[in-house]
Amino acid sequence: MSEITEVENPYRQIERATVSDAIVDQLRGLVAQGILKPGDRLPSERELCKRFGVGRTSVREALKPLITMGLLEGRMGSGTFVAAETGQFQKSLQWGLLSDLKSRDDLVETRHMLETNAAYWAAERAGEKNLAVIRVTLNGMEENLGHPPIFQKFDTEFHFEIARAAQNRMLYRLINVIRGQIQTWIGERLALTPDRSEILARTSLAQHRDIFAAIEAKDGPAARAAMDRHIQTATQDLAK
Amino acid sequence: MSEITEVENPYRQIERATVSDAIVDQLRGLVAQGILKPGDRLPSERELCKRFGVGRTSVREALKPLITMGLLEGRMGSGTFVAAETGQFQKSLQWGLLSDLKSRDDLVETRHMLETNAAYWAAERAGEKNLAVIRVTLNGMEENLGHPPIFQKFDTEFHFEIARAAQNRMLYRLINVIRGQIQTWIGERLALTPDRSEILARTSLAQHRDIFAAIEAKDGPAARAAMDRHIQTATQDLAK
DNA sequence: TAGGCCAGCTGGTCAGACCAATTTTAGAAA
DNA sequence: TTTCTAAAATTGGTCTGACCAGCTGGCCTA
Repeated sequence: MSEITEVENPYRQIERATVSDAIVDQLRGLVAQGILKPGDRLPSERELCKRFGVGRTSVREALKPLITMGLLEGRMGSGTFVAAETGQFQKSLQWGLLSDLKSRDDLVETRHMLETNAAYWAAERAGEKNLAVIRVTLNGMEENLGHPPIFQKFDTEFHFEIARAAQNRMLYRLINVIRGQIQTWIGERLALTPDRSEILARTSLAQHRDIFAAIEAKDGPAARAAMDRHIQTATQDLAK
Repeated sequence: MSEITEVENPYRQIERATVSDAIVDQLRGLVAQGILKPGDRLPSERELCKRFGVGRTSVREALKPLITMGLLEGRMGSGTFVAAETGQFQKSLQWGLLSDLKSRDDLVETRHMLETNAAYWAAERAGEKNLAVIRVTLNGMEENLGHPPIFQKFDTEFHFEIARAAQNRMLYRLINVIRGQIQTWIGERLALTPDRSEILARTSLAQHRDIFAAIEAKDGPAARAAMDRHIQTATQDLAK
């Protein structure tokens, strides 16, 4: 009976196997299309049940994966919200990439590759706006040579902004994830040797300036080389 | 009032907020530790309820995200299984990386970066076993110059094996995901111009040989350069 | 022995209830 | 009237028990 329709449209979308998966797709689409924006509150679960015409189990089983992956955020007693843009889908990346974080070397190596390339592309593509932000982070570092936590914050921002300036969203996300993981080690390191932290910071700042100079000069290879030196130094410091 | 306890043990592990999240962690751990191997069947949901001492809702809400991410696989009427190694966690990466696949350029660019570096490291680290597998794929390509689908299969294997030879799991995973996405375009491309496909295949094979020669010679920079040329050619072909 | 059928598993869904965190509201105190 | 507080309503989190729809395996028939 339905064969006729199928002939009319042989590529007819197959029916979703499960109800909850169908809901997942719908919700994901709503977020992707911007109908649901970060921070928005979804209708309550009971309300969604009525709208979708399904049981609460199905609604919850659809929400659960989206929450686990970081697209949504459930707040007990308050509601379910679309997660803030920051870190959106970061979790799912972490799940995939860091599921067995057995190898620090892999992480460090991958980071090196990603960031040197980011520096190269940043030099090729950075806009005046990007450069301005990077300048701010440099100043921030300079003014906080003696305050490791704050220094580190500007340090991180510096690298994020370069990743952003590279204008490659995928690269940006990857760097975010890996840097987030490495960040903790850096913190531990600085805490271990507070006396040497200012020396390390000065070296670090000088290298950051080199990187920025190359990017400002739109010299891709030089930026890559400068970033290469910087990360090698940083990695060696961490390894001790 | 709780300050005192916090002082006593500031690093105290916080309690899992929700029951289902705790179960997710446990199951993830079991898989990560290899206690649950790919293909294994989990106890039935009812059984898990008893073992964990929780309701079926919690068990199901824990399984659901793991299934959505591709770590587990639910077969109605049969049971829940640990997904095959292939594609494990691939889904979660795809969710994170390709959630907005707006930019093919990002994908191509990132692929270029990943694969050139993989070639470099493969040259530095490939074992005799890796080289042997790569040889097989080269032979497979040569024998199937006139059979695009089969040729493409060996082509893909060639690149996967190089990624494997690079001995960096994270890099390997990333290449897998991105290549999977690009694969479809390659197929379309070959289908579009079947007459030229053999010419393209010959060029491709020659470049693959160059890459392999450099890897065999343990010449990292040469391998990177050869891969660079290859991907540039391939990208240009795809772009037409 | 070969084939088919049925009972018993399993995951998928639903409904209703209760808990705990949160928000809202209504009332009491100023 | 304004402000503070406590109760009520709302919301996500969990449990229970029930039913459906595939799958499995063994039993029974031909």
